Amino acid sequence: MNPLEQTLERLTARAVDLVSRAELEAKLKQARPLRIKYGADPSAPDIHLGHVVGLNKLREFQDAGHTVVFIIGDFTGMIGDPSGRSQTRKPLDRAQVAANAQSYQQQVFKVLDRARTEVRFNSEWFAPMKFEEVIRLSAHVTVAQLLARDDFSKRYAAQQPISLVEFLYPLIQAYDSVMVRADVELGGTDQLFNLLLGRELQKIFSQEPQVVLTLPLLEGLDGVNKMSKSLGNYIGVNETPKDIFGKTMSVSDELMWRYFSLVLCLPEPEIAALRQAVQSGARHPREVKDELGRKVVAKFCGEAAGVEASAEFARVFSERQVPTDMPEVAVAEASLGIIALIVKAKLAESNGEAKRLVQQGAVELAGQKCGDPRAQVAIEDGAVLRCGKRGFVRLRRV
RNA sequence: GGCGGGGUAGCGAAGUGGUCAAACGCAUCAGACUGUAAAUCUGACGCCUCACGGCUUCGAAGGUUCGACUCCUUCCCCCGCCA
Repeated sequence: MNPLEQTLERLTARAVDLVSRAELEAKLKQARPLRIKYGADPSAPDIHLGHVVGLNKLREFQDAGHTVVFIIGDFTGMIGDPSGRSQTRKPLDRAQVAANAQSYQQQVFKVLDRARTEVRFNSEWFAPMKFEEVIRLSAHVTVAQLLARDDFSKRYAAQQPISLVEFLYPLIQAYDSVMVRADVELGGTDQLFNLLLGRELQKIFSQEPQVVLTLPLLEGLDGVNKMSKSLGNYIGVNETPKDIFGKTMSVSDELMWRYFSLVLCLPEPEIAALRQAVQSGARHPREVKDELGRKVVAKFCGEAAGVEASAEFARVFSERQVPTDMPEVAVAEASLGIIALIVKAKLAESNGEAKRLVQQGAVELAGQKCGDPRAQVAIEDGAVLRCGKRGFVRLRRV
């Protein structure tokens, strides 16, 4: 393989759709930094591993010398966007958008190379746009074209609502491509239609159409749905090492290979080898997943944090010992009902819930199991109250 | 403007006068087991109460009734179709 082929190979790894390989090759041959576009929605400022799938790919482009154009959709964010899930995203005000954009960048640069990233806000071109121009722009797209998009046609057929804003949205995104003169645009497979529309619009504006590359959608912690904030099945890059590790360990054995591939970018042959090792019994799945967890933590928080999170996890869950760090709760009383104590420690939201935990045998105080909801317990300074697998609190007499 | 459908617990969704704090599924939580916050199994899952029991919930407000999520009135909101 010559160097160009190698690059092409690397840049298209893990891709689902590629339109088109020949065009990408031609662009790479131009031997200039290509402009790789990536759009972000500032209404949900938590970057999670689902986003990382795309960010990883962007980083690979950067490492090959190309420029990432990171577009923050502040303009659209302020309008609000009814998403495909028929949930309406709330419009944000200026200050929120600015704060979210800031937070976005802080997180994104855990993966991207800042020096090769151009950050743009789409209000730059949309805010001054006249309505007349909007109409002109929309004249380039037909309803039939839009209905070709899978989720639109399904919803239309099912007599589900589709707002006009949603129809406009692909157009808005496509126009971004025109404005930044994108050479390549990346997105999840669910973005294919929008990305392709970018090509159409660029042609209308006499630009060379962008290459479109889609990546798989990473399944979230439930193992079924794609990782998303609204479903709460995500691992955020800004979470603590402890949580990143713990959540990674809760990924099912079956799914963990996807994480090796899409989050860690481990090459396919290596994944196959790991899989084989597990299948043959040479390696234990728990141990392999532990390695995954360490590496995921290391990617966002550093090597040492990964090792530590792993050790802490083993201590708490395998050996059933108390964690090294836990929140402290100040208690003035010399003794309290166990229920009241649990609620005070915020380990349960209501007395009923606390009682249930006690009755289910989930509660331990200073290593002593406590199964009687009526028990009065003495408060000793430094004693550890445990509720279930994950709830720990250290008591402080004051 | 006309016609129709709908608003029930975190979500989805039953329920059409009492046996409804409300089926079922998902999510969540706990226990057992383990290899782990995998898988599987069991249980819990409005609030107060050790408990008996009580209290507040089914878009909102009124009304009918011994009794309403269920019937009536008005209002608010959402959706589709036809104009």
